[in-house]
Amino acid sequence: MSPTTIDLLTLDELGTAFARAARDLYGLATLPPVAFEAPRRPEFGDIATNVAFGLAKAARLAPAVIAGAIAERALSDPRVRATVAAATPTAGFINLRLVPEFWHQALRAILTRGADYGRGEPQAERISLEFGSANPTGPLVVVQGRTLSIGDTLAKTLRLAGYDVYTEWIINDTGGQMETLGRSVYARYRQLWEPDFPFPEDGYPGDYLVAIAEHIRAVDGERWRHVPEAQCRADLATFARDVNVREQQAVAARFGVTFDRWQSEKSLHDAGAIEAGIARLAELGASYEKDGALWVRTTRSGDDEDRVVVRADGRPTYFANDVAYHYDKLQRADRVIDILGPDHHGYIARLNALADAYGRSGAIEVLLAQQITLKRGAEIISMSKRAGNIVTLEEIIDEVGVDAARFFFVMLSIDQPLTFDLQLAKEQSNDNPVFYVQYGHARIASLIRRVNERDPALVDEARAAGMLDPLTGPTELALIRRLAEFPGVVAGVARARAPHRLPKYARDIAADFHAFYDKSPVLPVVESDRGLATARLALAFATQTVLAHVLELCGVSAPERMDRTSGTA
RNA sequence: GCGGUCGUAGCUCAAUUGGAUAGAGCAACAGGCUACGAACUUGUAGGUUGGGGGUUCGAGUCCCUCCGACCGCACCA
Repeated sequence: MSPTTIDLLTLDELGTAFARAARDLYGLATLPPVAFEAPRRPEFGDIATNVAFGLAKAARLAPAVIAGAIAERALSDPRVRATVAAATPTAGFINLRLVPEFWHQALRAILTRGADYGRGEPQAERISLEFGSANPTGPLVVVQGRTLSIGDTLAKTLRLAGYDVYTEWIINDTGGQMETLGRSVYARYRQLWEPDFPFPEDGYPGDYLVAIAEHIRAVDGERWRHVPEAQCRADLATFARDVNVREQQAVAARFGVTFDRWQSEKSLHDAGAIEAGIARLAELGASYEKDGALWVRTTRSGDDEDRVVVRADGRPTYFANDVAYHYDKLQRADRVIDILGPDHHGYIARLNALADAYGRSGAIEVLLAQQITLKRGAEIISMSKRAGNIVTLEEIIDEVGVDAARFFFVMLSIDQPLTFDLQLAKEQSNDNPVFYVQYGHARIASLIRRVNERDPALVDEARAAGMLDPLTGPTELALIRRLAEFPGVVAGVARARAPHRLPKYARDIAADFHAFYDKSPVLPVVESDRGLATARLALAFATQTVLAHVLELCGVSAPERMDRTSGTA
């Protein structure tokens, strides 16, 4: 073992060294935060920090001057000099080129920690994350595909980052829409015998309710046929709700998403949660009576107008559900995150108002997923539940596959409206980024298989990460650098609630691996340079570990082989 | 009308939250396999970040104002 590896600093220690230098130079009371990021251009160096910019105003000096001074002072430490091959302050940034041994040490850490690599320190914060939620009146549609993908990936990444995350889905099974559902099902049921039986104006169109009506006929026969609607509507609605929820759960599961809790609003009602939440608001002086109704002072938190929670006749409004559910969640979690669809942005103010009222300002965080436009080639598919021409999530899965759909949905930033071209996703399946990434993983698996056939001992040696010094090529070091970003990527995704960075990161890993694969052969050098072959295979192992982990976070499979003929959707 | 979100390469999207010469993929063009899977790789081209003002060392990002797209604006859910 080379003695130089012992003297090297870790990335954290390096950051601390630069922070100390800044503190001492400018008489700061505390250490300034020093974060390293990849420089804009690779020729600038391996890592860079912009710490000088943050100090410029207070020090009344140009960032470039500060950067130069900090770099010089930090380099007076012999351990920093041992780790840093070159420091070049430019335009206020401090660019650092690190010695190859630093990267070998980073690679060794990946191989040692395996699937645990990238895990953050346990955080004290408990997070309730609600997403995907849909009305139990029909099948899941494309927007749920988006929120399910984003929510599941965010949940997994938050857990990896060290948070205690609890995922929830709310079933909207109270109020007028259940009544509408009941009337719609009743009409469909009657139409099985009387095709001219009138369908309600505001009923839910779509063939799925016909299927449910047929289902009821299969179970109950003509039992409801001569029962007045008013007497059986609620039963029919409940039956339809259960069928819909079961199907929603099945599709979500097929999509790779499960929840810690499926919360029925009706059961919240039955358990007295509405009364509890409302009573607490009253205690806190956040509500008042006017015209016989009970209002919540949401305008105090920026809402356009105060909101009614209980009508004059005593029936709770829909907002009462939000009150009950969020009061419940706030008691179970430090932070409540809701991922909502695009038509819910009016709720943000009133949800903030609830957090304020309960003395937990800022504890409710709303992530709004923007709209999705579906296209099939040049044709825009207008999806209107009213018109009944919906494209279900299940149809999208059937058409492009779970992996492609999830990768695509996670890939896009949540607050960007987007266009999803089904035709393109299907036709270009071979050029789809997800296949590119999966191919990278399969290629590594194949490489390991081939080396194992030739020389099983070498595979064991690579896995044990003995001598990594032979890794000196630019593409090799670039790949290690990329893999070493993983803990930072995880922390960043968790902090910024930005899961869309993961697919891009996966693509970057795959691209760096493919370049490495082209440049750094393993099998052909097994006899001529066994040490080099071993070190390269070790790098392939580490790549596989990180790549598989990123794909797992995205809900995408990491295949050992890919079959060209069946690889297309 | 009021409020909100958003306009980035031909197309689909990034830009780590105010930092370096705005980056990727697809599409286009030109190269690379008798070494491990060519579903790969190397390169070229493509931009007044919707328009115009402002704030400061520095703006795609912040403020104002137009233009355009979408979403909300119930004692519906």
